[in-house]
Amino acid sequence: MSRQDEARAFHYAVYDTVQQIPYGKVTSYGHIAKLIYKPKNSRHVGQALKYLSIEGPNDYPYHLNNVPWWRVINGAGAISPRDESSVQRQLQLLIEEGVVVVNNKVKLSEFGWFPETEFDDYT
DNA sequence: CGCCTGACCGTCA
DNA sequence: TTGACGGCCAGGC
Repeated sequence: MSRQDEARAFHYAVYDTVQQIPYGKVTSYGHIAKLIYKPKNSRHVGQALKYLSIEGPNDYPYHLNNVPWWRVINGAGAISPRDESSVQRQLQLLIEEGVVVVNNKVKLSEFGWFPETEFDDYT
């Protein structure tokens, strides 16, 4: 498996998990990382999402329109800073879904999606 | 092949 | 309750 393939597999796993976040809910990069059994790769979840805005390979089945990237924020409940326009777009999309954002922060106890990850017996 | 960066996180003062 | 600091490791050069 080439490095490219592994990268693609990782990205796909991220996108697939992000697609499972319910409408009107949000979760963190770290949680996504855990769900794909790579708890140390939280930063790469962000990289994967960033990749959505780039034009991928022809067979790339994921893109900005079929992956709810805006439902992923950081562990502090805030929209991770990057270029201004993207942050604004994300903020707007969240508000449209009814997610309350105060001081650029979401109350995770209310809108957070942290499903019980029953992989206790996973070793 | 090696070095730098980063849409992060947990820990600790 | 915050802010600084390491640690992490795939991606891009």
